[in-house]
Amino acid sequence: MLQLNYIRQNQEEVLKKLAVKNYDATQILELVSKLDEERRQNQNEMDTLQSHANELAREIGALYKEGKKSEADNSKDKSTALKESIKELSARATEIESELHNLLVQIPNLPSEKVPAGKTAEDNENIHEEGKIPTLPEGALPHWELAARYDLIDFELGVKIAGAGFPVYKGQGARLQRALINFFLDSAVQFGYREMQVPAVVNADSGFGTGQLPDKEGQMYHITADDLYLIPTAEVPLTNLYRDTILKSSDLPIKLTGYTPCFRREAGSYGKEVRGLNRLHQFDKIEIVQIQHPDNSYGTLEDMREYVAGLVRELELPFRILKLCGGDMSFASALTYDFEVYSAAQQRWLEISSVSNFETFQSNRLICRFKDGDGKPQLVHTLNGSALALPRVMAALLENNQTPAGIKIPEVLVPYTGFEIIN
RNA sequence: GGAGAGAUGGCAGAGCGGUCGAAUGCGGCGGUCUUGAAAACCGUUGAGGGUUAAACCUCCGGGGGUUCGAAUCCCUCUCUCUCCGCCA
Repeated sequence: MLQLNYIRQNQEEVLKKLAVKNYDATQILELVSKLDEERRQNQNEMDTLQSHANELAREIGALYKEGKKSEADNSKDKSTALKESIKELSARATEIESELHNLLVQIPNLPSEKVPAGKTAEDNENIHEEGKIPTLPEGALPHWELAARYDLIDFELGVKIAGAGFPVYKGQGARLQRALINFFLDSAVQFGYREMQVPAVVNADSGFGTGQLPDKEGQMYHITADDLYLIPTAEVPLTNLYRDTILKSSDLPIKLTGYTPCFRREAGSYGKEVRGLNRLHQFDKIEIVQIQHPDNSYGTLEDMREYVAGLVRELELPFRILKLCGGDMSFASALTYDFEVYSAAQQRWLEISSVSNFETFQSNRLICRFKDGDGKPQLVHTLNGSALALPRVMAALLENNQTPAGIKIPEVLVPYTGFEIIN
């Protein structure tokens, strides 16, 4: 959510930047500034009346003490009249606040200046490519067939007990999952992220804080009986740990990591693009989150990008990094890097991580601030990234490492799996 | 699920319906002292709106009500805790 004051003082800039996201804010900004104007005027009137009322009440108190009952009664009538007016103004104030809120919540975050223009994923900027795309043996299989051949993942069993998109990992497949989780967590901790274990459900306030609500309500599983949401990513609980918080600048940066299952309804996804592990309703992910001083957040974003690159490198997977164009960026992000690995049997790039700086967009919703000396509290910057999401890593590992002898496990994972090859 | 208690500033914890944005303690910040630190002592220390700056207004879990006046009284919702029951 953008800050009202900022919008008021930088209308032109806001319009121009939102255009990079292909969002025409002309109309909504007009409405916002009109309401904001009314809000301040209304507030002013109300404050003046309230001030009078307070004064009267004090007088009446004093009169009673002196025993001047009739004078006091006289003032009471005046006070009652004031109260009526205040009530009307206050009702209007509530209306304005909520209209204003509803508008502000619809405006996407401003993209950073580094964001390239563009409309679709085609326009993303490929800023880095690394690793050798393997030449697969004759008759190489896509991961879903490998999963069946080696009995690693059972999609049908998942359908039986839950539904499509809820796979069952078996034996060495399950073990490989656990190896990845532990490897990712250990790495993050080694890089100074504090490991957290958080709930897999969140309340509506948390959903609002990171921007899932009200915008993406339909993407989350909603437990209506208790009004809780299954988390679509650990970003939500991890970042919300700092909702309604005032930090000291010396607390920054805060670096958190956590492993959680993630749940996404993925309404409207079908076809071969989503075969196998490509798109699931439940998957595992290790997330890294940082809460940072505004002056340092872009340096931090680069650190996080480097960190994620290091992970993929250690897994020996060919990958590329995309800087997302305005049109392909999420609602809440100011700058996003996507990581994609090459899945050799499917012959396509699969997104395995997304690293973003949200600047103050989330913190303004979370009301997460920091204080520098005796200055006013100011909003922090929040950042997060996947490090990493498991299913597509798994898909690429299986496909790229298939040999006639079996599937080779990357060296870095062997201490975690306890085996070097799946056969 | 049943019964009871509670929700106040970063934390702990007071608060006869007016002088309460709120005692006190801890913590934080600044200072004195010290070679430095600790201790001790002194001072200071919530947030939002509003204003050039003030004035002023709002906020004691959320919402509503009583009253000239509510942190204090009433209603309601939510949440937390304790005990019992069930249970990984």
